[in-house]
Amino acid sequence: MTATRSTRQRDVIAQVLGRAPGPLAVTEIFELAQGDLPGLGIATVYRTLKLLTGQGQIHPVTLDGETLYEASGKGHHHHFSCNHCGRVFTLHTCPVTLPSGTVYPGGFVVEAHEVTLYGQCPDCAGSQPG
Amino acid sequence: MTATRSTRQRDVIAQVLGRAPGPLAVTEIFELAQGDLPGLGIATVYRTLKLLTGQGQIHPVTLDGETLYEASGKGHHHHFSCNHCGRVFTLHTCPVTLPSGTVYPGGFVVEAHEVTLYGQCPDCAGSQPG
DNA sequence: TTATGTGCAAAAGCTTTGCGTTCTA
DNA sequence: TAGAACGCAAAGCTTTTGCACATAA
Repeated sequence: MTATRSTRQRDVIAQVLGRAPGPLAVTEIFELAQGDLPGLGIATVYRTLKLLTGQGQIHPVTLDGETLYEASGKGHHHHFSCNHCGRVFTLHTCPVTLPSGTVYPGGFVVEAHEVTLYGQCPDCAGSQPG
Repeated sequence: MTATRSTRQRDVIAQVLGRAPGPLAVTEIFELAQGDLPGLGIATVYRTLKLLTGQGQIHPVTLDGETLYEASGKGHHHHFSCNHCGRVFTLHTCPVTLPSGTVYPGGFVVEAHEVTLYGQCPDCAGSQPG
């Protein structure tokens, strides 16, 4: 079978995602991880992201055409993308109630949902009102 | 200034998007448009999609890591992605009520929202129940 | 006519893969 | 010490750009 080893690279990448306030782009993960582990290669980042995704430890989120990654196991949540600074935040409240099995008009059986809100994050809303 | 001409290529691409039941991938647009206009080049498709997007006639939707395009002006709507056949449909009902200006816990000012539902489309729900 | 738009092919980005070396277990 | 994982560089894709020719106005 396939043995999966624990390496410094994997730990660092998992930690970077674990302490992020929201999903991160591959480039961001790469740069942050290099801060903890100079010499890290981008190929390792891609390989590790794929591995961790396969293991369910993290998962991809596509926003505005970019693929971001975030740690799993943070419960049901959604995202807020700031139209001003571009940062993406994790929201722990959910604006919809759609139990699995809900049947939508037209006969669409809902199993899951994804919501993204766009607007001004607290920082941007405070500094440039109006 | 910049004059924008009407060409057969642009008409065909706009028509393809206009009659689609949901957003399409660049490759799909390319193939469908070639059916109407053999010889069409992929570069023209990309250029036209960018042009139409800039004009607001169409807009990109990113789903499952892929960038799809759909015609604008179809009113407020969302998408349903079938977990079985992979097709994406347009839904004309909205499961959330978030007037622009709604302030979310944490101080996030909501200006817009995007919802994607995942599950079984009518065709797939009917043919393989359980 | 003229300069916008097109197709082709080269270039540019991003992601994956091959391979010799390093390091976990 | 065996083979999983790494870093580097080459290869693959998708998207963009350069250019000469075609075409809308």
